[in-house]
Amino acid sequence: MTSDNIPNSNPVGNEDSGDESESIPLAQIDTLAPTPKKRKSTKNGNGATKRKKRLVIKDEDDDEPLALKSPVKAKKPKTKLNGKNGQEKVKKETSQTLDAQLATPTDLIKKEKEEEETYKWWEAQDMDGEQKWESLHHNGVMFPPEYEPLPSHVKMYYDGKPVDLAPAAEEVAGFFAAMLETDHAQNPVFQKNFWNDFLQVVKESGGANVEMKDFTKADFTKMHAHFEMLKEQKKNMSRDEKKALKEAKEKEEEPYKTCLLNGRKEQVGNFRVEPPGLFRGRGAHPKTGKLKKRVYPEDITLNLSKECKVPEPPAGHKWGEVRHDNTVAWLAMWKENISDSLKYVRFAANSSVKGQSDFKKFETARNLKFHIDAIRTDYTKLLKDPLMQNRQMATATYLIDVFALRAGGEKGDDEADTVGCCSLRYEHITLKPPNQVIFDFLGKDSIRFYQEVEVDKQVFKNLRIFKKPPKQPGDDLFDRISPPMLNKQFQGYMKGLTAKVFRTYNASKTMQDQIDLIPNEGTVAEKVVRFNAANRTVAILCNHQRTVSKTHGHSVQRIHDRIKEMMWQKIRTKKMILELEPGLRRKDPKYFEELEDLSKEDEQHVHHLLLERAREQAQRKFERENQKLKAEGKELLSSSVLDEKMEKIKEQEKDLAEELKTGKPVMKSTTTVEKLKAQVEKLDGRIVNTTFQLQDKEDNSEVSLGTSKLNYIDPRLTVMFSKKFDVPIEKLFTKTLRDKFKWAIESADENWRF
DNA sequence: GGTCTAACTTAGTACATTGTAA
DNA sequence: TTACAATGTACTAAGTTAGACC
Repeated sequence: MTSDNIPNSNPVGNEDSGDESESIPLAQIDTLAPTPKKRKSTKNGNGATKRKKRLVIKDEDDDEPLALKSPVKAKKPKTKLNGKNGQEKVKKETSQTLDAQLATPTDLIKKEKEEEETYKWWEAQDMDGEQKWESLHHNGVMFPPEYEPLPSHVKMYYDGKPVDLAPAAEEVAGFFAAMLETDHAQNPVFQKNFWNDFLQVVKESGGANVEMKDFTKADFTKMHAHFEMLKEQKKNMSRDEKKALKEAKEKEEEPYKTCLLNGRKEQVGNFRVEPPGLFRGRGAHPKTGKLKKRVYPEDITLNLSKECKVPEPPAGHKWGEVRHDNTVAWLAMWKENISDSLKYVRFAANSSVKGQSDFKKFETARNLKFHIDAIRTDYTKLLKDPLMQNRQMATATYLIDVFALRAGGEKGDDEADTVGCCSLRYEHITLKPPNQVIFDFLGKDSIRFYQEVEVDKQVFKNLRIFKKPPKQPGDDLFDRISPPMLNKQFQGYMKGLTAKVFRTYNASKTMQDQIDLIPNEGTVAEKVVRFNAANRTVAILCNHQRTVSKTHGHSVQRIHDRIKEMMWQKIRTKKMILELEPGLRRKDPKYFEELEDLSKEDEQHVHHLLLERAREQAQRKFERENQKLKAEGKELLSSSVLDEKMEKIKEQEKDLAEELKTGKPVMKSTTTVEKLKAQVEKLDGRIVNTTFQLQDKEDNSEVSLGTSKLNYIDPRLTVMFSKKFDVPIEKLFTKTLRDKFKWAIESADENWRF
């Protein structure tokens, strides 16, 4: 028995029991550090275990129909006979007969499609637990095309010499060549892993004419150039060619796109088998760059109804296995070679199966609101528990609840070193008395989590205990607990409660609170901006980041320039007003206050931009017109036409220079003060809008709103917002999201609350 | 209790499509 | 109409969780 299992046998009698030195016997503190949790390293053991007793029936050894265990009946879509639904049905039928008289066959097919899609599982109320489907028919998976060798003149070079490779090796070289300009290809780990695997394939495929050892002597530029050329060619294809290509693609994927789930047509998500390539691990992944091998039908396990005809595997091949397991929600599966994990082909996000589990997820999170107060009270109490393990549990729960940390399971040495709550180490937090904590660690996807926060006093004390010597950098902060233990405790609080539910709950709760703060006024655009701001609060809570786009700086600069230009125009217009009516300045000094706001440099900068743009435009227009003339076989414009234009711009330049000197704008004689004032007003509006847009862009540059919208914010909140604030749902959900969240769109009203 | 791993959700990025300013 | 930026979608890596088994 370790000492931390002994209840506080030596209480210093302090009621407060707050301070670490008081509440925990020394002996207990001393034993904190040992029992380092073993780092899991992926083993390739043969302990093939079955997860649960399932209705797994393999083709070969089972002649008993599945029906004996679970009767398979093609379930009819349930439609309520009364009320809204019944009416709807009648209406549809009449409209269909009408349509049928007029419609073309394709229209009919479309109509049929719509009919198929109208199954409303959320009104059927039969969301069973264990069983995922009653019948499942599909056509298998789509394989990537076979490798086609490059033209003989396109080669990689080694030490200056062209290398002849077997197709299998050439393919791998090509993977790297295609990525030559990416960050991956500059990463030494990626290079090393690629090179090792590549040499292996070279060896296995019969070697090459040149002996290769040193990566730095390998030259993939010719191959790279070839791929770039192909890309360019594709881009330059005519409209018709592109269309034909697209049609061919659609025809090819048609059979795999959908399946029959309980007799209804539903979409399949990732029906394409992942093509071979180089593994693009995120962050400092030790295996990044390794060869992801081609997947063959023999590697694939299909899952479908017993009575479904097994799809034909590609010629000359066989399926690895065929299963009929209706307790799982996948259609096909294979094992990938990088880390021996499984990959699944699943239903699409808009399918009933996915919809139901999404619905369940949000209902569980929603249910947490009835328990959260008790839970918080409980873990606050446990923060002072004499048992070290309980203190760790309580402290971890606090971090998960308050800072939306993930559970943080153990990771192996062959994965990137990232952490979550339970796997936080000594070096990931810095403590600054009295109660400040600085978190700095890499979380999921190696995204940095950096936050300086104030925490509960007792949490601070506990964290200090968890860092006490002999603990040192590299040691686990929470060395007595693990995600399964946390989850077990959570189940005691509430059925279905796990660490991740806190994230969903807090995200949706935050969204609800934020929406409550939005005033129901203004234009649709303004309301959308407010909605996005609320969305952003959630994204920040969940630490959803994105890399700043390469063009971000550039586009920000452009917006700045645009604002400056509008400012200049506005000031210039006001100056014109004064030219017409100098007396106005005394009448309304405030209106003319900003006349001096723009510095000479700024003004000059704007002039420069203006003239540059004019020149570019003239040049482009000239070129375009000549191109057109050339295509029509007519005589080209002489360069004097362009010169003339440039001359005019030069004159304009002179005018502007003069204007800069005198401060007096050149103006049309026909204008009036009223017209000018209207212009100023218009410009003001545009300036405000653009400034707003700029702010939004800056705020969003590193925050990704999509992930929280897709996974964390209860879609019924968005629907509620849409209805209550009269903002079309199309402004808040893209087409895909509207499909995925159809259940929410049709079930929530303007009064719905999380 | 710990380990293994199947099966699922969550995540950022690469690429395709659409929108918009010129 | 074009070129480029913004937006949307597909892809697949990387998490969490739970059951089996020791």
